[in-house]
Amino acid sequence: MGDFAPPKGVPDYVPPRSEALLAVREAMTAPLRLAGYGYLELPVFEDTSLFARGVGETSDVVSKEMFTFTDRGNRSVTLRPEGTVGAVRAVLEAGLERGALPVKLWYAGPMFRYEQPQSGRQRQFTQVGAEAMGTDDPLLDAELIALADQAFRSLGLTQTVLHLGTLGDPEDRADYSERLRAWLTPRVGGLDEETDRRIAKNPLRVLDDKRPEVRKATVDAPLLTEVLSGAARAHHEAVRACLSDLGVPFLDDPRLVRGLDYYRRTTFEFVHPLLGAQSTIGAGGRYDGLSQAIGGPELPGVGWALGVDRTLLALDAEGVLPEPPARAAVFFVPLGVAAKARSAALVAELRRGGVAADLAYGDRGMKGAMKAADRSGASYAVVLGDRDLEAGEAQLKDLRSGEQAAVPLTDLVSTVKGKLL
RNA sequence: GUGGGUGUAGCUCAGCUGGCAGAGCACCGGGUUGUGAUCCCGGUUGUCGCGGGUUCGACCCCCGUCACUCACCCCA
Repeated sequence: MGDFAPPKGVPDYVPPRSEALLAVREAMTAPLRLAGYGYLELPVFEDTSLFARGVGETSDVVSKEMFTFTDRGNRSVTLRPEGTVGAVRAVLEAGLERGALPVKLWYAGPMFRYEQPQSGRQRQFTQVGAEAMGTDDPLLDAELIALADQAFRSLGLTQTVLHLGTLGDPEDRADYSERLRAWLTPRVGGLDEETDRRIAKNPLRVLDDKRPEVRKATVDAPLLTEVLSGAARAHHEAVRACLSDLGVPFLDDPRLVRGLDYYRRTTFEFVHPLLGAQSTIGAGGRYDGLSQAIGGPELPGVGWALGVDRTLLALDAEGVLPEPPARAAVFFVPLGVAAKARSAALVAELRRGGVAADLAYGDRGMKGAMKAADRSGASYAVVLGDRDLEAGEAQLKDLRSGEQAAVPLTDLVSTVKGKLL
């Protein structure tokens, strides 16, 4: 073992789990397509400076978690650690912000962060993302949240909790940071180097510390909502009202902090209580300043990313993993060389007609071939031996009831189709 | 980056005080010369993570190392 293992923190998904992963992706993207979101295919790596400027130099993601390397042309490139920055860049590149607004887009694919792997955290992981740009209408914030909520519900998850918060406008945040810094310094200052650095650079992050002693020391910390400007407050209240109108339950979380620097105003997180340390299965927020941060025009936006791998873990935890799909609807059991050739032809014809069909390979005996039929999940088996070929018929067996009847070979395809379609 | 735990068959794991390498599942075949999912019988799969040490003898004890895993941190 080890000789053929993938790199650290990079998972393989093989059947049947890979089928469940695909089902999760499908469930996440289906609501988006119904809501008019267009598909975005993005590069998996970009110029390093794009992420540095977009995500923020002070964020942990940029400062210590990026897969960065130099290409043969001596350019510094980075495997994308998230999708929003690339999505905004692509929109600006194509000039979509000059067209019909809002621009609503979705994407899906692997993201990369150089972290220590643990449950729910891998170096390569898959996200489905959605972004809406070009308006700061709070209804759009609510719509996106509702679409994520719908995705999780459609998968059968019932225990997911939506946390909703706001980071205010930049002035609110600066104002609040100042206050919080003053409040934190006498209480948790000097605890350790990392905490001191955070108090200095981004005091909001201290509120996210999970260590019990820090938790305890900060329960009474002042809240950002206390200093919210009129406009930001109105936006937040509008989002809350829209969510209620849409029937999406949420939990007000005034301490909700985001790790990426571009967030402002609305922030939210879908948390699953059964997951352990990495329990956020989806998160997002508004990023009205991001476009300008990467050199673009003013362009408000809101979006989210859902963790496909983590959602799969949540399905495990709630015991609602989808059944793997049957690999075939009809399974052929050929006995003899001539019967095998004929079976292969019939299988091909059925497949052309949209029927999932397969057959027993490798000259297996009757018993083994029937076993393979059973395991394929097929509803019907077709037994075809040289004896049947001479009679011009095949034995069609209903694998659930066990009933079996002879069907003329000329009618076999239409008979099978009639039973299945 | 820091700390704890675990490495034995394809998978899940047992292996006593240091004394022949095991079970269940899975897979293949047979019982039924042409019928699965149940049952019975048989069979295949091992560098006990790797390297060294102690010992008459090491899966077991010691040292090192690698991998995996959980947690901190961070985040989807």
